Amino acid sequence: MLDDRKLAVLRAIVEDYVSTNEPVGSKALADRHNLGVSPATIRNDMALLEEQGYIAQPHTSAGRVPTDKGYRLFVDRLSTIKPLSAAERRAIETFLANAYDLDDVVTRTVRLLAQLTRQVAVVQYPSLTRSAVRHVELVPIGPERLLLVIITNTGRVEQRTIEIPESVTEESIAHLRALLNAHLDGCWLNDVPGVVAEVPDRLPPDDRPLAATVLSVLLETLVEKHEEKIVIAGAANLARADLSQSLREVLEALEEQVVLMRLLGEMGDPAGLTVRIGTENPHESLFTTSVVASGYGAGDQAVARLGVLGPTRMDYPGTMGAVRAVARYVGQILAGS
Amino acid sequence: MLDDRKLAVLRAIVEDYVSTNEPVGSKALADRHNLGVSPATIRNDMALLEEQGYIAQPHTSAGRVPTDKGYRLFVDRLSTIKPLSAAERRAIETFLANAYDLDDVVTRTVRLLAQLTRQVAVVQYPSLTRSAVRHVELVPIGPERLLLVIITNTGRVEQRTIEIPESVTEESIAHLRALLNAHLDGCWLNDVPGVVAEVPDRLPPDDRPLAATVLSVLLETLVEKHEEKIVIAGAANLARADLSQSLREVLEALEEQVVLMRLLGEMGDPAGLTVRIGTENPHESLFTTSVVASGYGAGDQAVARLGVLGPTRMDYPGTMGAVRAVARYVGQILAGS
DNA sequence: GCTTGGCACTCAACGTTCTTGAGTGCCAAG
DNA sequence: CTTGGCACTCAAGAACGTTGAGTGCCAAGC
Repeated sequence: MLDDRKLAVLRAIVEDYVSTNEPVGSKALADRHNLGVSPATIRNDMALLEEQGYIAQPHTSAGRVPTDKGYRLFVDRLSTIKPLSAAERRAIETFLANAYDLDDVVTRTVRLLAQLTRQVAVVQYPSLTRSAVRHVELVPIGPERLLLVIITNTGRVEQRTIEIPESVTEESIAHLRALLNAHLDGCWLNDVPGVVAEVPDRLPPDDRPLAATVLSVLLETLVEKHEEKIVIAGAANLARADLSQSLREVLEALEEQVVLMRLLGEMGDPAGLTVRIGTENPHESLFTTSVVASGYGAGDQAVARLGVLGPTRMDYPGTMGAVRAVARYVGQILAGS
Repeated sequence: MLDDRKLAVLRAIVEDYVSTNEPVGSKALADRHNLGVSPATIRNDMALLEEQGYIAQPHTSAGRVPTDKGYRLFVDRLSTIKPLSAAERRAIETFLANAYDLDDVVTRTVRLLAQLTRQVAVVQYPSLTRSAVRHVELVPIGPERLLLVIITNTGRVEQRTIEIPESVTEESIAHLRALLNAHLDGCWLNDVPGVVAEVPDRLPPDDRPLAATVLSVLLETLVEKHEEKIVIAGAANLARADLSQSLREVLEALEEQVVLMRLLGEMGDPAGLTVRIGTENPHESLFTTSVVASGYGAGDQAVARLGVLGPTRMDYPGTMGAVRAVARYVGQILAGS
């Protein structure tokens, strides 16, 4: 159906359009890529590619522009992920290696990605469920308030305040703290609900109401309130890439946590690279944008996702290379801490 | 120099220009505001206002537009801060009251401000220096790693990982933890350096290297690494207000922590409202924008700042009202926790 | 049967010209 | 000091023509 030359033409169109941002015509193609055939032949091929929906003309007597379907074919079959240069790799390494904190790792990662790809970067915090409890702390911060702090082995720290009756003694709190740590230390977050259920029985009856309150908040924090945090950077890059849709719509979409979650969350292969092009996106405001995302995490299991968002007219091979490289390095950093 | 009528004309020009975004002419002014004089008279006044630099014409045969100096006069002498409607107050209250976390308070505040003012909101985390230590925790999270968690009375939680020699025992850590808490509990952050200096002397000599490491990180975290966190929201609102300068520059400036810090940090009156108009801003990219900011904090002492940024052509009375109201409510929330 | 040069055709982009009308400054009269 | 009158200016928009990149089709060539 599509012989090699037609695929080569499609590839050339995508590459030229991405770099010039202007519809590409048959003559320009023949000049810039040595396809070994004349413009007239290319025109015939282009007519066919258009008929099949891979490219389109903005108007008669203009050059061709790839469609979402065209980009899809390009990404799937016509391009190879471009590895980063040695210099870029080194830059990533040193930039990330100096992070001293989970927060810091995430912040640096998102900035790095934005700078590297010159697009909007999105990084999700490592998810809670795949990690284990390292420590639970209860700190009184006032007569009727308790601060619950949960520390996980991925270095994440969760905190919540809890309202308690004034009558609760320091002792009761210490008791509960010790018991919680004894039971939960090293416990996978998935298993926490089961383990925690037994705790109240081991306490003197007077302390059980307190335990119930604390445990419910704890469960809420770890399990239900799964509200994964997501950070973005490089929004300014959107302004450069003039999207056909109003920039505002895209910015608005990016400010909604829910949209961001779906953006990263619903991508297919959890470990490898996923690319979502134009109308493949879950939200209408993002129909003129593409997303390149990847899972990342300590060791080999993916614990969260990161990626970049840009105009559908983006440098896929380069972007995919950058995203993949950053995901790997962040994984290494996380595994090391 | 400027009689009452001329001031009234300036006020009318600012109001009209803000609401229409078009240069305002003498006839339109006479129609919409009943100033009791004819367009010709207004023209004379306008000529004078222009001569003094309060207004300008984009080109001959166009209406007048306020200059930065004009806005300044308007803000200082011609406008009164517009209080929020009862409904708006209630909305703020309920929206903020449901926050369960310092993070949550800040996040909700910044979103609220952005929505209320339809502009870009900026909120600085409550500063460390004005708060007191509530608790210090040391948690081993691996053979050669320690997690230092500092909890303050404003509910802020700081964390850092520390590399330690493998030889350190659980006991030494427990010792140090106890000592730190004994000395630092309730200690104002300003006083921490002095207090902390005495700690090593009270430990057995073997534990002093560990103590030194931990203390240096602790000091760094609290004092030197003053890196206040700032969050922003409502960047999409910038796209609506068409700034004469490229939107991109402004977005870029807003992504730089340093610029944001200066934006809020260098404002005059720490407690009250501050307005910075156009070229009064510290960064060239923000010369077409204005900032309305206020200090906020638990009780009466300001611990941090918040504000909004928008085009110089903004509704100052309304924005100032919203910023003031939000600052007050956040203060109440913080004082209550 | 594919490829190619030739050729007529299309149409967005751009430049030119003209018109319109909001807005101004100035002046002389009230 | 205020006001109506008046000539003047100039951005914005409409109308029109020109240009040129790009197309589709066809008949000739390999």
